[in-house]
Amino acid sequence: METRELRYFVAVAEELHFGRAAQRLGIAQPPLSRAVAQLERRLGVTLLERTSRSVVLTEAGSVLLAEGRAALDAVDAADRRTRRAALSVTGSSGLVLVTKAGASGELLAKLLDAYAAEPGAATVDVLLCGIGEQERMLRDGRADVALLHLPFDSTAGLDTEELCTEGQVVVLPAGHPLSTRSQVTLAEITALPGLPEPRRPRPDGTFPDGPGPQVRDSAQLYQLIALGRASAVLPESSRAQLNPGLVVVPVSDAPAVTTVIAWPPHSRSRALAGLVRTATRL
Amino acid sequence: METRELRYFVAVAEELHFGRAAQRLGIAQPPLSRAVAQLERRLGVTLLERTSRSVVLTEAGSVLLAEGRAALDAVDAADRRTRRAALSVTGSSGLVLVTKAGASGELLAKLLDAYAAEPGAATVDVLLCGIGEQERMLRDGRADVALLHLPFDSTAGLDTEELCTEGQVVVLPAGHPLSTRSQVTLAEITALPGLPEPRRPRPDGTFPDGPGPQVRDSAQLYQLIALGRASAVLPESSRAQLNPGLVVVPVSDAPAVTTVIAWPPHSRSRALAGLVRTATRL
DNA sequence: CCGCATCGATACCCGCGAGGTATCGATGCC
DNA sequence: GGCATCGATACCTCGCGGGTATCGATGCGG
Repeated sequence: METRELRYFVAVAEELHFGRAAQRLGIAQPPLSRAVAQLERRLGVTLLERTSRSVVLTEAGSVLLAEGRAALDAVDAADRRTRRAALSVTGSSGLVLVTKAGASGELLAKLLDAYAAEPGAATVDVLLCGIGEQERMLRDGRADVALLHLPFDSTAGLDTEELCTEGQVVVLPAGHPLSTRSQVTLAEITALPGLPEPRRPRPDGTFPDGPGPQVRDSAQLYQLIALGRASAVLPESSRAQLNPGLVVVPVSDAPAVTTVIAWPPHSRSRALAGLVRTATRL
Repeated sequence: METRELRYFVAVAEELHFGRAAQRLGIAQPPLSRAVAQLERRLGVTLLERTSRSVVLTEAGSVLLAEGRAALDAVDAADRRTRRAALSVTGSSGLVLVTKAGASGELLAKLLDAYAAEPGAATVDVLLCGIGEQERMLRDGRADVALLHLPFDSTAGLDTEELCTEGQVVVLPAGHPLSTRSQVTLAEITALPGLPEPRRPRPDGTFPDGPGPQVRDSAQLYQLIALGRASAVLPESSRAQLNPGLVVVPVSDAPAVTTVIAWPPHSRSRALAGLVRTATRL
């Protein structure tokens, strides 16, 4: 199975429309039809049920869509990591660390400082990305190592080391009735009239339905809270970068947040090993 | 990057010899040289330093070897799992469960019985393999789910659920001086003259150096112990399938063994989910 | 009920590139 | 210095990927 065939199939499986898929791939529709048919012939498997009016995935097609995406990510990762390994100086290849924007800022700063002080440290580029994108970044090679936050992020398919655990606090506008309390419960927060939890984007970029404003990053979030339009439950460490006009109150019954350092299991570079070692010693 | 190019490069990188690699691939040497050169040109990266007398990997080449193997495994997995999904009946696709021969036999039997009793259960094929091969089986699609034993097996890159934890026992020939003790320590076992720990094969098939007989499976192991030529520290559950002539004694300070059920993180089939659910309820 | 628009499949052609053979050029060895 | 080894180069061929034109099925509006 060639990656070209896989890319073609994945495009059709995602669009469920040969014409649009061909357009996305930058080729004409007939070669695409032929390539998918040939893939089916070679596998001996029907992947799509097609009429001139609709295209639907078979059971086997769904499997190949999921497995094929993973395989294509792995190929992309091989490509990117090889290029990066080449342009960095031998033995000190640079690392790309990815984490959610606005999370674990202090920990990250300490980690970068401590690692930079190590003998033979590689350069570390920091890549900030949206919620839930880190795993993909690691899988397709755009990043080598990530800071993740359990239980929000999934560590499926990654090696991890636990770094720290912290409680959660609710961020409220200054002057809010609850803002003088020494602690609150989740039930009290969800019951707040006019201060809904904001909606974060899902991995595919869409927003869940429901009340509450749509929020893409922490700057938007803090501004909305300051405006009295939202509240948010966040790890304690968010306190460090708090805007004036906002107050935090510990939430007694929110689950603890564990920050972990995560990396793809097969990568075994000296630079990565050094960074992980430094992180666990913090 | 096409899988064909990757396969070619991996073959050369493993053989470090264009002629042999070409032979292994079933093509002539010149097209192979050209294909690798073209891959290097497209990546803009030197992967191999070649003279007419030797071929060695560059730093970037090592990276591509590791990442490329992973990518090729992912492509193989996509192929195999798609074929299997097609030939099994819709909605009840069969599962392949892999585990070490001679381990967790009782647990496995209970799991298979319990799962078979579930409504809509898929057929489960059991595949027994050597030590350390399970991870590869999961990664390249020859298996869908595995029973692993921590801390011996690595769960890198896999989703897992913990099933049970047990202590370890030492297996000794009946009549051995220690065999009447109620428990022993690791130190006492390693100090035993004439009863060395046997050597197990590494993932690549070679054996570590040192004293002690080479052992490939548990039948060989038990026979050697019965002959008084070896001893072995194993999980308690090995007791269930013990040959006559052998005695077990608990080891007080050996690390506990945790049996986990593990699967590739992106697979989300109903059958697999059902099996995992059944396993966690045991 | 018929004309029409949509969409995947088919027919056919072209050019690139993958694979083959023959050979060269460098290099280590006897 | 002759020779064997081994990767690179030259050159040819043919299969296949990609293009255009068109067909055949199907759902829809008048």
